[in-house]
Amino acid sequence: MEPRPTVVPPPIQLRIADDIRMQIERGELTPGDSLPTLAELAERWSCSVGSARAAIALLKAQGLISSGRGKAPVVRVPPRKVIRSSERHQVEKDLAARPEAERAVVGEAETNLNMQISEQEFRSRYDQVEARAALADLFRIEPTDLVLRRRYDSTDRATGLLLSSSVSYMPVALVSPNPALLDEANEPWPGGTQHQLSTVGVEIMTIIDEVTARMPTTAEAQLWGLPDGVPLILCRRISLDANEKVVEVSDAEYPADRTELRFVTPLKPWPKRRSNGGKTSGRQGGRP
Amino acid sequence: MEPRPTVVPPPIQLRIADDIRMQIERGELTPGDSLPTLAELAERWSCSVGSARAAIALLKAQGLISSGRGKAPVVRVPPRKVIRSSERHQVEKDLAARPEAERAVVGEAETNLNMQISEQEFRSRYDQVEARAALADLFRIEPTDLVLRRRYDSTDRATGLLLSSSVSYMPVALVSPNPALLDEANEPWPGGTQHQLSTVGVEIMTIIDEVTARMPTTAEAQLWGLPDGVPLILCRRISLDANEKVVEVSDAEYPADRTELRFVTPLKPWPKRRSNGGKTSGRQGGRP
DNA sequence: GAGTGGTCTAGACCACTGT
DNA sequence: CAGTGGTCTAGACCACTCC
Repeated sequence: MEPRPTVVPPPIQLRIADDIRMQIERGELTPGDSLPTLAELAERWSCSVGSARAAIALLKAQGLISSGRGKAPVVRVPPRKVIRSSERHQVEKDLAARPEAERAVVGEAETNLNMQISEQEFRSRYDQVEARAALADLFRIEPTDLVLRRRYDSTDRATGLLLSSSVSYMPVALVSPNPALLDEANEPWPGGTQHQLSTVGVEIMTIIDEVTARMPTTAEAQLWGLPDGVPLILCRRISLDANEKVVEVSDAEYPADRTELRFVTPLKPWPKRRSNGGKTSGRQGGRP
Repeated sequence: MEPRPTVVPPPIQLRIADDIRMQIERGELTPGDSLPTLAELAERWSCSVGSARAAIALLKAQGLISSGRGKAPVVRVPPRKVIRSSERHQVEKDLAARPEAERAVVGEAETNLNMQISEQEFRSRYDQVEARAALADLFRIEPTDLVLRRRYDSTDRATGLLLSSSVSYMPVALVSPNPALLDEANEPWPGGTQHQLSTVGVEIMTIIDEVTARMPTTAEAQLWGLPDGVPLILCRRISLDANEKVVEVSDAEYPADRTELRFVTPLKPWPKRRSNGGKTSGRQGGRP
């Protein structure tokens, strides 16, 4: 009944895994190094090969090592991270107000750094679906109202793996004044979504990014070519106009091992009269 | 040599796991439901118990189910997410410019919603350490220069589990004009970091949040009480003054299943003369 | 071909959950 | 107490890598 603090030694798998993890943290094993083979581990710890394998599996699930048939497990080399910055929001807005010639030049391309555009295969698919509860709520429309769904993804021509993937939703009623917006044949649209919306009189004034993460399913891990133990970062972007009305919602996914999202928040200056350039005012309050 | 497209049936573990995952996605199994026992699965798929267990282990690593000794695995119930919004940055800045009486009231407390303050145990530890390469780079100081390291965490008194955890760094040279800032006994400081910095003449004008995610180590999962298959969200916050000088760096971790980070980006309006309220200008460009 | 890890089996023991 | 999943063992077979 009472939570007995019995001193049970942790399972052998954990002890092995922990030992290896500490070797990595201490730098005795560096990225790229090979680990001992399962048989060696089993002998060194006088346990079965199965237990050694379980230890390795744990480290794989934590994203620390990679392994495959025929060769010893390897300390994973963290890939260089691609930075996706929220400053792009303003850049795209500015671009939308420029003349067409300029917009056409600064194409979509740059959204995917680190790789030649010619090595990527882009796809965009448009269709119209019912808003359903969640989206209807955001757009303040009826659940049965139609939204334009635009799915974008690009894959690496060489490997067939996903490089980026996102879905965007806009109420059909909002964009239908310009029928060109409903046709995927017009992709890639020079100037991007913000310019598209400008053609129906919409100016985006605020963008909200909602970020979380989860593990990929087996299928997702395969599509992205994700090693074990790498989470997916989920980012929902909500665009508002001057009246705080939601005009676009977009969901994007990023592999966490090669992605860093960057958000820049400018702060308003303090009111003028408080110059406060002085040295110190000392401790000014605190617990009563 | 040639990549032979042999049609090998996927391993049993994967077929079982996939079947269960699809049942969850179709709604035939809803959060809280119990799964078949290992023995049942083994019989239904005519495989060994070990393979059934491997399937369950995979689903656990994907964060879809929970299991423990003595009872059948259960479809995981996603916890309600705590929203952490970047709008707090401005709120804290405004607060720092208010008189002390006001600052004292609107204490730190609210940073941890969803729980009485009395149920939490706060800890703050200050020390001074060498900047090392990474931080020295950011602060543009020497690697051997000292930085003030402030570690904050709060734990649930009842369960002993971590509720929040962060570390903050500031160059000692920057804050030392006000010695009160070097002493952890002055925590919690009414008005927070932004007010603390104001006492040495620093006004933060820009905050950059860098977000990524990774799987927790075994120890981290235990500290936070994380179930298997839940990533940690990492957020590094860099604060700049009016000269774009880095004045503070802080690293925070959040359990991904309970956390949503929200970033609000206000956009500058288009130049006046372009009213563009009109209907449509049609398709205006595109691929040459 | 020798050695590797991945899959799978069968069975033992233990810790924990329910009734 | 019976039944459950967690740990661990020992061994078979296969796919793959490297020499």
